[in-house]
Amino acid sequence: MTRRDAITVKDIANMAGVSIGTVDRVLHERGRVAPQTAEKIRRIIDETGFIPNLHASNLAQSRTYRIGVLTPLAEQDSGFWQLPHEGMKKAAEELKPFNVTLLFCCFDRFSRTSFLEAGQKLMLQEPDGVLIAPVLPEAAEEFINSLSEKIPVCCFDSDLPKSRKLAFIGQDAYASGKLAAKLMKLMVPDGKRIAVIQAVRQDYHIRDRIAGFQSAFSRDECPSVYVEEQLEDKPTRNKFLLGILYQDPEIKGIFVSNDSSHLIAEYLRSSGKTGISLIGYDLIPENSRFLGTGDIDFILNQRPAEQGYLGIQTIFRALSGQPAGEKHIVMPLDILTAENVAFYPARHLM
Amino acid sequence: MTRRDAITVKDIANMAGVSIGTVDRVLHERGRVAPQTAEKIRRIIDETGFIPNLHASNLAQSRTYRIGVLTPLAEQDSGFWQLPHEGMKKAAEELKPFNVTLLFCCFDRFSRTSFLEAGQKLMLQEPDGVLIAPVLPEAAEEFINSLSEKIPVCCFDSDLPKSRKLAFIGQDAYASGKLAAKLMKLMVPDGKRIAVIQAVRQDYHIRDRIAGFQSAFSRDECPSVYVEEQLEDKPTRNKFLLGILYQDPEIKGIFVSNDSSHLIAEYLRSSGKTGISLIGYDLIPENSRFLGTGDIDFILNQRPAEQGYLGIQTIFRALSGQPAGEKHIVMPLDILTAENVAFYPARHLM
DNA sequence: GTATCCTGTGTGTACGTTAACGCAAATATT
DNA sequence: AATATTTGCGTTAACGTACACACAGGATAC
Repeated sequence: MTRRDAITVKDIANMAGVSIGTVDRVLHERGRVAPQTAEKIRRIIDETGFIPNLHASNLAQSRTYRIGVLTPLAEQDSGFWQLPHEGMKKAAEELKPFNVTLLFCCFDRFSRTSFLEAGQKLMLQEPDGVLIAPVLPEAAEEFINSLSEKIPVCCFDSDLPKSRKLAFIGQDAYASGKLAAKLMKLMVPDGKRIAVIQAVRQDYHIRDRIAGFQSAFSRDECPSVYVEEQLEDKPTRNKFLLGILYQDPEIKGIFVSNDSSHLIAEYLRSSGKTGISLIGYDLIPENSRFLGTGDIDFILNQRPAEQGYLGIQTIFRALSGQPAGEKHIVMPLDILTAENVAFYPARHLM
Repeated sequence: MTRRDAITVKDIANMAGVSIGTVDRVLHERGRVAPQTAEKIRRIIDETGFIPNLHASNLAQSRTYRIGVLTPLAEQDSGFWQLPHEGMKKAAEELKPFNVTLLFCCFDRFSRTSFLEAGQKLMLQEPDGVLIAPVLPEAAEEFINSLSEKIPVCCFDSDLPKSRKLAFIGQDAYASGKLAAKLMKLMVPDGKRIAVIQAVRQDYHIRDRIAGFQSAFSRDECPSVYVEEQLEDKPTRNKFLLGILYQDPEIKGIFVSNDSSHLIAEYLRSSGKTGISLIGYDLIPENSRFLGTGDIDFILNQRPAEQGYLGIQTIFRALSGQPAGEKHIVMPLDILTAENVAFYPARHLM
């Protein structure tokens, strides 16, 4: 509770035999300082380990930070995108003293036009940084390239390896598939069959999940992949699943490579099929429910709320001149099941 | 990047027709304000939703926060206590602009005297708040009671239900036991036997874990509990485990109710026993290693680093006058296995 | 040779809050 | 009744940084 006595610009100025104005100009690289003077000041700053007082700086500047967010519409993917949004809002809440404002711009994840429109709309609001879920890789890449170099960009959920960016925040999709395979093998007796369901075609990390899953099996027992992009449509879904299970009655495990496992669970339950183990992704409310009832055995979670939270924090750090962290922030692969799902509330960010 | 125009004490003062000094006195309940005036100011603050500028406040005060930390010695429990320490340091790092200093005081977890000594030593340094791991419940309770009411206290790891405290940060031990049972049942064939190992006698949450584990079994298949407090000692350990496995060769699963599973894994490996599934607690380096080699099947993690992090944050929030959060901060029950352990670095706090 | 521009530097005010201090008026003490 | 204390309120100097402005001296232009 006592006073502290940290070093200040004034101290630096005294040591260098100049005024605080000159030190300030060096600190902010605003020019108008003689090269030798600047060098001397920089040396002293280095030696003393001087760090400008955050509060004084903020008080004097009272600048605002506008961070743009580009994600699919909140209601798409069974409401999945609400989860990262929650995390972003929490970050914004914590950063309130720093005047951080979020500019949410959502797009239809199946429409390139919609994405580009959202991007344009966002840029009209002049964001200082952008956080983006590049589910439409090419369009997102194009968008990032069109941005000024000064605007920091962060990707989350899926990566954009070739684009300029501060960091990618997400899970290791391949490893998550391997993990799913391990759990599946625990549940499905030897000799029985396993099916993989792919509900999205283009997404890279969906493919990685499937590749990881299959990598855990030998060639002759490798599970088949069934693709159906219209799972949301009930008649289509029923026909699709009936077809799979009729064709191969030995299937005792289903791996769903995205958030749609609740749709499969609902089918299995309503059609009275039992004894089929089910593993899926993403703790959206519907999946959470079916975990509780035991219709889904495991859900792998990629901490979407945390991804959103970290995305905002990372961009803020860059904007406020703090040193950049890692280029790839890897999310743990959380295993969710009936017995622990209650302890993973969406808002649990820490 | 524009200026903002938040409401200030000056605005409040103008609206109330008083000076900023009076408003400040009301804000800090420093007295010397006429009751009606104070009431009026409070009303206006409420109506306008005024929040004092954090930075200005901090700049003017530049106070320091000293937070005391009481935990067992870092090297005890196979180095477990280093993990919460890491989290605390990370929190301190983030709170550096607020002049937060940590005062670590460690004690021997088996010695009441040692604990009381550590407590006294801590109090000599006049901490503003205390974070404590009450592994010695009675002594800890006594210590907390001896503290001034003004000093906020937080418990983590295990709880102290009867003591005054800001919050308890920890997992639901009973639920974690149930979860372990579910995983164990997946691995151990029906009809085979399971053993429970208890390495610590006094700790409440160890008992809860065991109770939770047993609750998942019917009376006649309920696993037996074997107690041995000297597991660290190799000859004792070997004799103990040999005894168990000799006496009951049908044991195909072992549930270790604390961080000692690596000791069991080492025995099983060195004695050539295979086909015995192993579940334990806490991601200390040794356990992490045996997870990787497949000698331990699952580790349940209680996010110790995060507990430390949240403990410091919680106390800081109280000290800096921010509203208190929940009384019980529940940690998720993370399931760790060979396939995902790499993504749970100790420092992964978010 | 004067007018204009640039360079390098110092000065001063603002940011919003805190808390010490000052000073009347009201109240208590003797 | 005189003196001491308390109450209620205003004033003001920090806290450390940012940045606009002032200003002297040198370079450049005409």
